[in-house]
Amino acid sequence: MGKSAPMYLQLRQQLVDWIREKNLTSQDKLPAERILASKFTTTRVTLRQALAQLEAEGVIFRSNRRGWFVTPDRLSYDPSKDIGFNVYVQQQGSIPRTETISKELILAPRWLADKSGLEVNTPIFHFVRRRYVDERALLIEHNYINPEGCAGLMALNTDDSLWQLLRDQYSLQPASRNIEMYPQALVDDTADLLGVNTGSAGLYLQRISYDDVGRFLEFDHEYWLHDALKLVVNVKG
Amino acid sequence: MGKSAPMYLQLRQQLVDWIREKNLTSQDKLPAERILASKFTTTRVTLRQALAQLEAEGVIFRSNRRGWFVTPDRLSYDPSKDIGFNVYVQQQGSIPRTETISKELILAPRWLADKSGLEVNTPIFHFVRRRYVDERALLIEHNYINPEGCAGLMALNTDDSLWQLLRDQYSLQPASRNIEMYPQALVDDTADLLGVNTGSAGLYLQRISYDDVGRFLEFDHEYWLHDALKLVVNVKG
DNA sequence: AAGTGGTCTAGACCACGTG
DNA sequence: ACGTGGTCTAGACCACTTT
Repeated sequence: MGKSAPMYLQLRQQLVDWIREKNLTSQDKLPAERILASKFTTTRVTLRQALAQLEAEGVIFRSNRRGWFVTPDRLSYDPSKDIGFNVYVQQQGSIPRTETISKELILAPRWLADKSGLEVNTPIFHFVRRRYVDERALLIEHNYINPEGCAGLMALNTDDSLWQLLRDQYSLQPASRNIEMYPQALVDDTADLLGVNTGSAGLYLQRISYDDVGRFLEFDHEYWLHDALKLVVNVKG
Repeated sequence: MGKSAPMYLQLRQQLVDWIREKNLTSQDKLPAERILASKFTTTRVTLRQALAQLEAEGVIFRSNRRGWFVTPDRLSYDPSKDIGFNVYVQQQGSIPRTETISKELILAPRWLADKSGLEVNTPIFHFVRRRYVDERALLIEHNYINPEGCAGLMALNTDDSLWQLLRDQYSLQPASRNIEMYPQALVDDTADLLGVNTGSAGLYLQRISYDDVGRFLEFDHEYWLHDALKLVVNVKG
């Protein structure tokens, strides 16, 4: 006799079955928690434990106070390529959208100077953008771009690929990149902008790009929903 | 007047302050939940919500039914290198350990054939290993290795670097790698082996390695604790 | 044997999103 | 305005770890 699984895990399975039975797919909404709790004869607390389990597994997601939805397929993403987010998304049959939240010229603080190799207080562009796939906000991106060689960038439309602009307008192109990434909870502003609770699971991704003579081009960091992304990298070693 | 943060977030901050004040560091144990709940004048449920928040942020972790502990620093890891886990860990001032959970010769199932390019039912080595840093189990690793060119591998001690064995004993060395990774909940056996609850946040990492003539060498996947790892990759583009 | 974390109940109020 | 998700209480029992 194996001991029986806890109720919330049984409930998890019932929910999976129910979702399949009802043929719910990408971005479909689940019924209200109170409805589900009574349908499966349990408490809201226990139901929410089962929902949280499925959220951790990436089966469903929630959007602040709006309810629970079925998670779309992960987006494949190769951070070593520079073909740009919008192209990527379209290649995978979905609709991308980018909002520029803010753009400004700042003076490099110490941490950015350390990362980039620039002097402290060097002028640098800072863009904050929010990116969607099929109208679900997936990530917040911060770009810090060396203005050297692309002085007019701030005046342009930055709702598409920055790399495309840099390449086509300024002939700037990355030749090497340093990439870091790790799971990290989404908190504060970032969580708010993505419409999730503070503490939601996320993925942090950071890129530092240099041109062919080793000059610093861009520092970028991105905060993704944990269930939105699959990273693919090919390396020679 | 901003609205005040929910109690569990205030509690989160109190816990952070308390941890600092008490000078708790890597792997130190927190007091029992009931003790903490009464110390901070709240319910166990609310306290656990605050603890879960800190767990998501990677500040503390739990080990099945043993309690809550302060999370060590993340391990930096470059999957494009093949210097091996044990060397990595030592370079970062910690003590590695590897347990071989199982090793067997299997016949490649369809999914592995698809991934590797081998025929279905080709014989292939399968190793399952559990790896520790400072006696905390951080990951479960599955290696599927092409026996061609390393027939005697199963008889050797696999508690150190497999790559080192392949290189030193068989002159096999990867020339290119395809890497995939994404956040994924730890469930079932994997969660059990790592001593965490099913549904705990984790990181999935997969590598396919080929030699210099494009021959399949190894398929490997790894399930890491979400707070254990920082990935670093350098790419030319 | 005692204590702990894991699970669960049956309520409640509030703030926010939606209609 | 209403319904919803987010938060919170004050208990309880069980299974497992530790003493």
